[in-house]
Amino acid sequence: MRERSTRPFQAVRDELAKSRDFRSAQSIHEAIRTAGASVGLATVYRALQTLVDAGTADVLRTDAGEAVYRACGPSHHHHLVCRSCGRAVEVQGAAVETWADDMGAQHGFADVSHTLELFGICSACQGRPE
Amino acid sequence: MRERSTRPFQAVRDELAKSRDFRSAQSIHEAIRTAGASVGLATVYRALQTLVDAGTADVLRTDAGEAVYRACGPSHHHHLVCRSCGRAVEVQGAAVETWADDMGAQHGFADVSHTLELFGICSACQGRPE
DNA sequence: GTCACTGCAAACATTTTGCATGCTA
DNA sequence: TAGCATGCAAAATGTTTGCAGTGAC
Repeated sequence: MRERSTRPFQAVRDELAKSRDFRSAQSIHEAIRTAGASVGLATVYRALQTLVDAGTADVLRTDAGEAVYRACGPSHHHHLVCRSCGRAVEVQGAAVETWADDMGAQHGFADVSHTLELFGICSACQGRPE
Repeated sequence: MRERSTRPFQAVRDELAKSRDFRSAQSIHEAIRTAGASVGLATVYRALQTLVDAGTADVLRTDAGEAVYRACGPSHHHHLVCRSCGRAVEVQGAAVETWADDMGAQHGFADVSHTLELFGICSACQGRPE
């Protein structure tokens, strides 16, 4: 695999790194275009997929079935996401990891993994309408 | 809202109740048709949506972005799902609920909810290829 | 010069919606 | 009979893929 030093690929990476929030592929595409660069939507999807495969980005699905992405380290963690502004905080919880393993063992399940996301209203958004 | 005593609606409800596993809308539709009844796919989606709104069914998204449904009680719980056969077990964990609340409080988030699913290989599927 | 990356457009899969008809109460 | 539920088909949405052209090394 050649180094991803191309402009479109970096544009996606930069756009993702620019904010700590979960972004949809479409909004990233739009942001890059608005910034003046011309990038294909397919390229955005391909770049995001590459980043996810590399462990550089996290992906999760909204209730609407839309995939949203966020620049993240490769270590295991979860997110606390603001329902209002989209701000996301990385959180870790050994208790949950242990609990998940226990549940698996208790029910005879092997190779247990889990998905976990928290949603709430962040302090900046509380008391603010919308 | 009038009683949902129509045949198509009950067919969906029954099909969902028939197994304790997560099923896609399409597979439910197919199952009902195979069973001899003629039901529209749109109706299956509408019925499932109704069940979810009523709190009678749980819905979650697969990595592929497909929505899967399962008959469930209205009380708060999570699922331990077999990656191989799809069997699902309801699990509860007060520790996790507490942890989630703590995390929210710690980061100044209000009204914290969470999504959590466990995936593994159930005892019946272990040691069995595929 | 080679070959991966890009961009466009078409293909795809899933889910939703419009509307005429059928069935329930 | 009145009105919601159904079924079909078309539309909408989000994502992936085929292929020819471009750019990096």
